[in-house]
Amino acid sequence: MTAPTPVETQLRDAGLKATRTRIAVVAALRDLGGHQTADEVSTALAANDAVVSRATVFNALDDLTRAGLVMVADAGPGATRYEWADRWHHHFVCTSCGAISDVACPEDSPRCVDAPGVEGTVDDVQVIFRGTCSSCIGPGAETT
Amino acid sequence: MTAPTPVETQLRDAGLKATRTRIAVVAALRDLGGHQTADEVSTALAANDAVVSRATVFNALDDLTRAGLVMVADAGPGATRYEWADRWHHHFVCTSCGAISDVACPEDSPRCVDAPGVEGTVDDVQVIFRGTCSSCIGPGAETT
DNA sequence: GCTTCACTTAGACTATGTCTAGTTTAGACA
DNA sequence: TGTCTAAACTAGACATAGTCTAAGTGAAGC
Repeated sequence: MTAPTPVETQLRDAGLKATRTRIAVVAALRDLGGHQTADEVSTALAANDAVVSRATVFNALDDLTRAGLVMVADAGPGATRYEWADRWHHHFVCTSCGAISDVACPEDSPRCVDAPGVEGTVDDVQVIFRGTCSSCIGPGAETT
Repeated sequence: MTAPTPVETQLRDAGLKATRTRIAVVAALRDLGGHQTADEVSTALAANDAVVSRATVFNALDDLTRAGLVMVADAGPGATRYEWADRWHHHFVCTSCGAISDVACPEDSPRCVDAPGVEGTVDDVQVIFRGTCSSCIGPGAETT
């Protein structure tokens, strides 16, 4: 018997079972890095001999998000993108090429921006910066 | 011949034709208020005897967004929500009931939050506050 | 070892958004 | 005012994302 990994501990702390699938999903997101769709996660799992059904991937990502192990990277319409919740940060979306990059959160905290006049409790704040990334501005920029 | 409305002027300024459909879409969003899906806009147009195809609604909303007449209210997965771009603001999403409400932007500007370390140009910043709204906190709260 | 219940599965289903080719129309210009 | 052209609109097929359901599986508590 080996000691539980931090992922297993965090899952149990969130009242969830530390199943093979969930651990594999976290590992896949950590290994892949960046911002992956549910479909990309599913493909990565399959490549690691851990074939899981679509519904299970969605369920697992949803559970892991609530457990704080996975972050949703909102980038507008299209497939929802997930990433390993290493540290709290925001996102920059290039409106030209669609690339998503991380933007460091100065306070590394889900409550980094003040919410004036919100009637309710704020759990976290996601900031999305939209614009044109340096590679699209530079010479040979895509003009889609 | 009547003088062009502000909507018509803004469309032409953006290099777009001021068609009946586009004007009707803006009017529908303004009249409905709040955050509407493409489907809801389509239904509202149909109710006003302005039946348009789904593709046209998506095209029109896309064009109007680029013209600055319509704002996209990102609220995570699900249908994209649009609203009349009255003034720049952010959004509060209740994770319990899914309601979206506007949060005044202190600076009323698309560049209200600093983007530290972004490699590129930032055109606008959208802040999404997530939490529980007052009606879900209070007695008789929904527990969906 | 037994029991319970959360988790997983397959796949049908719904919702959302895109694409294409032909038709219509707004707006420029003579 | 009439004509022309490119942009906009249409219908509907298609693609993709996400949800739902019912039955099977297995982890964890007793």
